[in-house]
Amino acid sequence: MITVENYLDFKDTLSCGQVFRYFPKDLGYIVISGDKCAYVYNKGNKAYIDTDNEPYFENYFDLSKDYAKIIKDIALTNIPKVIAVSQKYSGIRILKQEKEEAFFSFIISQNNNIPRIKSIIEKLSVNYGKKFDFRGDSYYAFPTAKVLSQLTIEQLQSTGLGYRAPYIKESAQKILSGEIDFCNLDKLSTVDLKLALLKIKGIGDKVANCITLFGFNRSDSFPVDTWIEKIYREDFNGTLSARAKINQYFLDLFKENSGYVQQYLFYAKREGYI
DNA sequence: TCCCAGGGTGTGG
DNA sequence: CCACACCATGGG
Repeated sequence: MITVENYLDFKDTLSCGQVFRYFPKDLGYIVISGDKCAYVYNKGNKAYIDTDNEPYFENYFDLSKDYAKIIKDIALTNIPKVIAVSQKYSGIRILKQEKEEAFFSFIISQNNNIPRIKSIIEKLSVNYGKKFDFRGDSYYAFPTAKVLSQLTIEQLQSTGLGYRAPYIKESAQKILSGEIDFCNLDKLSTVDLKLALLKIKGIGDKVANCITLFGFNRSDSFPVDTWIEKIYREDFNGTLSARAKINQYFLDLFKENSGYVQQYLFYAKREGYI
């Protein structure tokens, strides 16, 4: 059992839109990452992680990072709303997800809503992922690129993927051929990594930023979706319309802390706090 | 029936 | 460079 004293609220961390493979259970949540599983819950002022893979989930929940420093650095921006959301949602951590799983998950996310994204990923996993057991129950890993590359468009669409099905199949084939290699991509700077991702069909600026942030743990990323556009207009008095420019505006403002600020703002807007 | 959802592609100006 | 139609799918 891992115990965490501070800066880890599972409800906020899991439901803030960065991850899709989790389910409420008893007091907390079941979290699946790759073929590994954890039961997590908050009690009192602490967070508990029950798993057979403690080193893996210590990394997954980014436990070695100093979130007090991040929030202190964010306060230096002197932007009241940004300071407020960083303190209100200080229990959010940016998870270090499996690269391939984050890659596919955020291709699926385009022009889609979170419940549907969860539903599609769940159907893909149950239908085509490896089954494994944890604490007496069965779960399914996110399907491998090899399996995804061999499915027909009709099989993929049966999970609700719609027009995104070819994006999944074609990118899975490129992973299998080695044309897309996550280890090599991880050696690139964030700017070059985004450029490399943008060459892949189905990945635009927003999805690329999600993959660099949630899959490659690059906090100098700031995904701009419909909610961030709304925040930009309503809370920053923004006038630009091109998403690429809005992205650059926030990156210039928050630099290495962009990804954290983005999650605080995004969740705060969805929760109606701002 | 239309609008929206953690958008992207392709085409035309 | 920008604008815009279109792309599946399901919920409101």
